[in-house]
Amino acid sequence: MADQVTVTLPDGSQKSIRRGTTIHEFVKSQIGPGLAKAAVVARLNGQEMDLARPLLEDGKLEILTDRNPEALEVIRHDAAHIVASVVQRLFPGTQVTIGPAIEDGFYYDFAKETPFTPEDLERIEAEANKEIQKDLPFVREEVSADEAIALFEKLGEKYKVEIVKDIVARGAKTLTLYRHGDWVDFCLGPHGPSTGKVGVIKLLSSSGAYWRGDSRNAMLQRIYGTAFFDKKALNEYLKRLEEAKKRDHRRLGKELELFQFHPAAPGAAFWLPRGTAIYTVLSNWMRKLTAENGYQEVKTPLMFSKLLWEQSGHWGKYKENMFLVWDSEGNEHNFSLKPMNCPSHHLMYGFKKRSYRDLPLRFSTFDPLHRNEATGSLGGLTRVRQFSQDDAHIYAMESQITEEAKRFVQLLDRVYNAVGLKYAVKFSTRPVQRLGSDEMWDRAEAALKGALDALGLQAEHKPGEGAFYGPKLDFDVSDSIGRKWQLGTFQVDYLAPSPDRFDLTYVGEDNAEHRPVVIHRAIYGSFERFIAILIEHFAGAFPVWLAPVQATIVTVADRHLDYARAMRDRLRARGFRVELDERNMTLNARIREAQIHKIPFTLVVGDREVADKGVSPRRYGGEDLKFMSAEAFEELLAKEAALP
RNA sequence: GCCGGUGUAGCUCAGUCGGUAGAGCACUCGCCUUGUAAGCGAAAGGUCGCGGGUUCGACUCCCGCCGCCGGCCCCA
Repeated sequence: MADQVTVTLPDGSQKSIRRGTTIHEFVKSQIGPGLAKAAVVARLNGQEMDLARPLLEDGKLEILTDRNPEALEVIRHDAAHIVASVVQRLFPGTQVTIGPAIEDGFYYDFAKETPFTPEDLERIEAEANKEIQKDLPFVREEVSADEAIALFEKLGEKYKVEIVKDIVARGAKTLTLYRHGDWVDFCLGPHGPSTGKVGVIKLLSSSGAYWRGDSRNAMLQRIYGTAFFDKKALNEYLKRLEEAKKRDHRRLGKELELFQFHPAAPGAAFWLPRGTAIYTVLSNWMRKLTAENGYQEVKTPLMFSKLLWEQSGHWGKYKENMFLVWDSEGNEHNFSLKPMNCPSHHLMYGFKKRSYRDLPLRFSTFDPLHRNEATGSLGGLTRVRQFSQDDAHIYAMESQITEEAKRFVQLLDRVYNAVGLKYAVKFSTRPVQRLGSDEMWDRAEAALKGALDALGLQAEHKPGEGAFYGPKLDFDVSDSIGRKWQLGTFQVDYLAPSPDRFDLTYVGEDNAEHRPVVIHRAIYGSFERFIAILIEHFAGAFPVWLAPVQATIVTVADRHLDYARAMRDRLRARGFRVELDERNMTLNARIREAQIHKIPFTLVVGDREVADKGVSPRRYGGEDLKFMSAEAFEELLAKEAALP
């Protein structure tokens, strides 16, 4: 019948109802009032929409409740609207811009002369939660572009007018407004049925944010917040944040005495003995892995003449980020510290005539780099001014890209798996502004895609995000509070070998000169960022092979010290990182100390151990391994200290 | 670089109304000689981030700078 629509529910059952019935009515009458009450938003034929929308055609219907993560996103967007309405009431003259739901919450950007103070946030939060109590319905309204523009012009909302005009220019036909109470916003939706569905709103912070993310634009005032269906879930979230703070690498770096910063060198770490131990283990491990994979380690100068940067193109594009060298009289020299290794590797490639038999040629290096990052962006080890990449450049024939990409990803996967890091792959392809022919981009992208497919690896496609000189793969890992950091990268570069740049060639089988492609790649990304992630990942309790101190010896009484010293020296001679706590404290206090420093093994030695030539090891966390001979412990340690 | 917050002993933090600062832990010393997460006691430790200003007097109020933290931009 023409005036009936057939709705298919997730369990496969079908129900017919009069065309034009709202989803909410349908659920209430055909499924049950319980679900109707719990419903937040619907998904009809895969598209989320308000419960108040009418059913106009046959379709598959899902009802999302507070059990669905998608519904949580919807109420966070509701919360953004509520906060915006409260802000405009409390701060007349403030204009609204955008306010999306984001991972773990939402934000809203306002055009306001003065920033929000912490006290402002408290007031806004209190008022926003009152709006929830009022249980105001969210009402959707379709309007024409002219109506929308007229409305927001009347309200003095210049940013909204701009947004509407933009969306119209992009071809949108129906525009939607959402109202709750007497407040209105231009918004695609969907929203929950009413403000009451938002259980609780918590505002977390405020900050400046550029309009449309462009530093040439006006600075807006952003409020970050989150919302949950109930207070319990909010408290759990806040608790999780607290826990995450305990894993923060800056905090653990200090507590475990791994590294430190000093105002004398902002953005450049002092690696303390224990942090250096980790750094060294990681570099030795990577040396081993790269050597096995046909890389050759090289070292190149730290400082180069401007001539090199002009040739590489950095002088034009990257000068702002480079540290230039001056003398004591204040004269600028034509030198700068290197921010990247590639140009010097390219020079090295060009030192002699290369044959196709030499390719792929892989130069790896751990040289320190310096980049003059904006002061406001520095932070911990994840964003620094001096760092070392586990960098390498592969000079290859174009036909070798897929194979090199495969080998690289396999190696990266092995490294990340060994430390238990989960990673997400991004595949960035040709940007609007790019170099080279479309055919070249077709080949390069197909080569990377081929490698991903061959490995069965899922990657998020990022069209337009490739470098202007070639496509790339990026490998992201999250830190303890969920911020994503790029670590590994694999970038194809067609520009560097060109005659305009380094004019790199090889002699082919045909005895003619050809151009190689260059691949820039890193697995750790930088030691600094990788170690930061590892600290948070392990919460400072490193596996034995990575632990800065693998075992610490504590004696029961002073009379056992000679035995303990001999034990320490023997273990050290075998290459283990072992310490002896000779301090005048009780046994318990020294064990506690070892636990706080998260040392994998604490070796207790007393009369019994001296008499029977052994140790009583305790693992970090408290497991007592009981007495074992010195040889048995050395064997255990050797096994767990082996590189993965 | 931009917006906001913040800076007190090695660390974590108190410090009222403007009257030149205090705790716990750590460090040092002494006693204790310990069997699996803090033994007891004593002493010592500060240009209150730096530089100006206001004031009889500034950790405290004002201005500038620097560092750090949360964001924006950018990025390994």
